[in-house]
Amino acid sequence: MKICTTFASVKPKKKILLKDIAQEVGVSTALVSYVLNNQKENRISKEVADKIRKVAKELNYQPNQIAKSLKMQKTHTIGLIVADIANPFSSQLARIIEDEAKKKGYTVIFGSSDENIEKLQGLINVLLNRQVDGFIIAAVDQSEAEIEQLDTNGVPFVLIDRYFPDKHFPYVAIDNYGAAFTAVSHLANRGRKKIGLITYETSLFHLLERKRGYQAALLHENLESDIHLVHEVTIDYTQQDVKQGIRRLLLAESPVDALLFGSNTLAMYGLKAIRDLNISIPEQVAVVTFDETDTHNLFYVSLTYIKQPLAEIGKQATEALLKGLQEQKSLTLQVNLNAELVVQKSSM
Amino acid sequence: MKICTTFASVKPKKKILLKDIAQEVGVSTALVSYVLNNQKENRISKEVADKIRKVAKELNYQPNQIAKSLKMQKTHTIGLIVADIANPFSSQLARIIEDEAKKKGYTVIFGSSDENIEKLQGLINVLLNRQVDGFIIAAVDQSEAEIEQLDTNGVPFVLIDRYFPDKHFPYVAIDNYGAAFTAVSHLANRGRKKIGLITYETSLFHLLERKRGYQAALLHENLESDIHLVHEVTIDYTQQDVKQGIRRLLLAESPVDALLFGSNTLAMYGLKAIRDLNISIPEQVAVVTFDETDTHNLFYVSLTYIKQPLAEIGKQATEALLKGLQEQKSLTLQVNLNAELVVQKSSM
DNA sequence: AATGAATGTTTAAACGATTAAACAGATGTG
DNA sequence: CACATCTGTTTAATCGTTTAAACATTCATT
Repeated sequence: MKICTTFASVKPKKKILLKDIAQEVGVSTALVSYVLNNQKENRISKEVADKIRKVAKELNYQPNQIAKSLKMQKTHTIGLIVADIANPFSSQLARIIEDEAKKKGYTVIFGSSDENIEKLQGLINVLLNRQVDGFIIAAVDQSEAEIEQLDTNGVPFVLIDRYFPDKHFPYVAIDNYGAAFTAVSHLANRGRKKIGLITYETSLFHLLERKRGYQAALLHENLESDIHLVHEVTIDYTQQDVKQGIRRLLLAESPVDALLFGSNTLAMYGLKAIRDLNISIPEQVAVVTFDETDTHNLFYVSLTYIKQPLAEIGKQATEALLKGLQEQKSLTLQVNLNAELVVQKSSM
Repeated sequence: MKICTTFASVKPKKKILLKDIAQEVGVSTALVSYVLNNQKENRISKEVADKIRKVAKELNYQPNQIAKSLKMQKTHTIGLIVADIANPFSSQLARIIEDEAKKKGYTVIFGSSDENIEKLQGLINVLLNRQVDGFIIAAVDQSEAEIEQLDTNGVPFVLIDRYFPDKHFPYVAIDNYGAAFTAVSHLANRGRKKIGLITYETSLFHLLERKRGYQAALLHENLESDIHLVHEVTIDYTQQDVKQGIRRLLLAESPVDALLFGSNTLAMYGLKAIRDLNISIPEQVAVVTFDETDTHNLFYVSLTYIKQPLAEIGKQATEALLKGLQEQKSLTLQVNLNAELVVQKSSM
């Protein structure tokens, strides 16, 4: 391990301002501003305009966006709040949103809430003080009031992934009920009789919908539907709670023969636990999970998963938000996209 | 799929300004500013100060950071440029940097370069115009001149992961030579005789170092070291190039019996290709890769990998940058941390 | 020639904070 | 009592832009 640290003095290069161009050309800063923003085109002499543009280019003028933001009351920045940027689900969305925003001249400030309401509040505050023009938010449990406040304060935002059914808040998400229903039906069609669910203990609507879809499918397939087939874990002790759930459901006297996981994280911990118990997938237990990873098909048994249309979610959310910003209208778009079940070996 | 879109008018709530507090209390904005920033404490009457603080709290005053930034010439924002935020390597670093920055009151704007020099330039420009106080950058191939320019312009930055050996640019990275050497030695110790390397065709120093370490270890172990054992892939056609490399190295008349992958992406594509060829790991070919994933040990064969100390990298880079910003000194810290070889089944 | 319109440019006030400098009144000092 | 010092507060400039309004010419029209 090599470490080397020294200090040196800085040589801050002078930034070119509007004033500098004005001076160089011999006009007022106003004129320079008009020209560079292509305003009052019919009033400004071509010669002067050309000269200004030429000098601006020569000096490599780059407008100070902070000053511009202050004056214009627009920062062309959006705040992205996800659960955890380190989770592939979030980071993939982040990438799509980044690209979509960039296309329209926006930049993205991000923050991770860790599913924690206080952190969410903190992040919203910080970003509001930085005058972001709007938000894209993956809401956390119990955050309805917080989001409501954004709404009543006229702050533009679009929710992703999670949403509130009784509210008019704009969101882009999937049809969680349908996705879970499909997944469970698939397991039933493969002859599975006793299907368990591992999900979070939460009041987040999208997860409740997944549970509802799971239960509806069991009913529809005339399969056992019992509260004990559902294992709910806490966010703070996810790994150990999942492990415990796996033991409870798979080491019972009549164990489940299939499992649906409510998220990629749950599945990851679940698979580890299952392997540690030397229980074979799919022979002893079939597995389906929500969310995709690049590497799902590299797993010791390739994993059947519910593929969310992340690109579509990110794009629609960003487009809607930016459109809302430009049109100065608060937008109420509520989209539930279809998710696709990708069948691999774990549920054969 | 449900879609529902309507529009409504916005009701922008009045933002509380310094002026409002001043008016309410009946003093000048200057005084309010002094009080809220805890300046001139010995000059300001306790009563007035208390009143100001009380009113500020009541009105829930939140200073406009844009205005503050303009005046102070500091945005308390850092620009993070990674190769691709959707890659777990980048997003894990991003998360660490986010947390570290937040601790010190900084926020992070991020961008993905896609290993592309033009995109890098574009991002740097955008972020500079937004007046970020400094950068944390994973440099791309051929970007030395670009970084050099940052340096000569006195823009504070710290490089991560990738760096330039002949320059004094501050960086935090790992000892790539040593890590590769260790990995290859490990393979040799397991009795592997013909060890291939799959890496990028690049002039990025950290990857050259990995190659150098690989070759040095072969020499040290008295193993065959041949240019044909190294397969270099292009960034634009990574997947197909890897596939081709796997075929070349494993379907040869005397195939390699071990492979080192230069990154997580390479390993991912490589493993897929290997499995498609029905070649067994580790029986026919042992595998080691750079970079970690949450799920490496869930792979169809758990993967031996070189674990980079991401937390340490992110922390040191952020701390150094922020320290540099505060001390107004351009900092020259060059750190190469040790990486750890995590041995799993793929190289047994 | 007088008036109005068109053309080209500048002035100056914002945006919302910070802060050096000025100011006014109280208090202390020789 | 004159002067300096201390205390508490305000004034006004500033950060780097934008932009309405004012200004000055020139040109066209009657």
